[in-house]
Amino acid sequence: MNHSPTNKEQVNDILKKNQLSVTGSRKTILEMFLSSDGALAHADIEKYAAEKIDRVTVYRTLQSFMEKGIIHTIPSVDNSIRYAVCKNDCTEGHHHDNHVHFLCSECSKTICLESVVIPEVKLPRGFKPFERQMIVTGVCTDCQ
Amino acid sequence: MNHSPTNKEQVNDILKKNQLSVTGSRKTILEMFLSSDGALAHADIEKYAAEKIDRVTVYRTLQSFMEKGIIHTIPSVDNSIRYAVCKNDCTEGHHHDNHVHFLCSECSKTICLESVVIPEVKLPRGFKPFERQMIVTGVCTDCQ
DNA sequence: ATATTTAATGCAACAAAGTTGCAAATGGAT
DNA sequence: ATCCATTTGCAACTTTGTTGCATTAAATAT
Repeated sequence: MNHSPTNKEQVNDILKKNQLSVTGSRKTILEMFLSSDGALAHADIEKYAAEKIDRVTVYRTLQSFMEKGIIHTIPSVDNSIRYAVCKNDCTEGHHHDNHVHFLCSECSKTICLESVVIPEVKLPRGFKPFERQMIVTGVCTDCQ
Repeated sequence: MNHSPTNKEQVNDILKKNQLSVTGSRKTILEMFLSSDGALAHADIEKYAAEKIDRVTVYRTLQSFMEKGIIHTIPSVDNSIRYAVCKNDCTEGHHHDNHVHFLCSECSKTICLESVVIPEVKLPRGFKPFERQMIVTGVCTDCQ
């Protein structure tokens, strides 16, 4: 987690660009996402911002970030939703997230591999694809 | 949901093969999986078997089926774990699940596309892949 | 700068999902 | 039929997520 000055500037831009009022909690949470090297679960945010941001606010902030397309969810095999910032052109509503997600089994970080595009697959007759998600589990760069 | 006589026979075999005692709840739940055309969430099982099987028993049954490799989890974007029977050679512990999962946005069923193998992807330097998961969202055969 | 309006926050109370310990019931073996 | 091991159901609990409402803070207009 690295709080560079650039992030603080970005935070304001992103919020305003999405017509969200710039509040303390939103800044804190968005900064977390920008400075994090992996995806974040609700619990991560609560823990980090302990005694600062109410549980309910975290839920509502994540929800509005989702609606605006600032963050996206990453599928998981366990029961925890993880979120990451959208680095592509995610407009409100329609959201493209065509990159592979990597889940490290050592540090259990989830990393967006922006450069790795999910390959297309040929489906059996009658199945009309709309969106595809891919998670690769393994060992990440830091954990080798 | 279609309870063919074949399923009832299979249920016994599968349980015994995995050294699990053949109990009422296990039979009911395993039958559900065999006769279901899609994956099942914990809630589905509870609802279907309402007033028959205790919540806790459902949790524990799913857990032991997982450990034995009888069922596997399917990644999801929302917060619900879904399970499906392993039709491949899933041995205890190590579990291979190399097929694509299809999630219908109409009926929200999750279907194992056993015939569609998840393609390999080339990862950036330093990432060692171990397992991959793929979910395709769209419209299924029944919902066209 | 200050007042006004609008939206976001925190609190409380609740609902849902998942976990744990333990006594009673059931299955498998003798 | 009897015994032992396992499984089940119940109760109590923790964790996670939701909703309504009064308070507070941010954005806009004055």
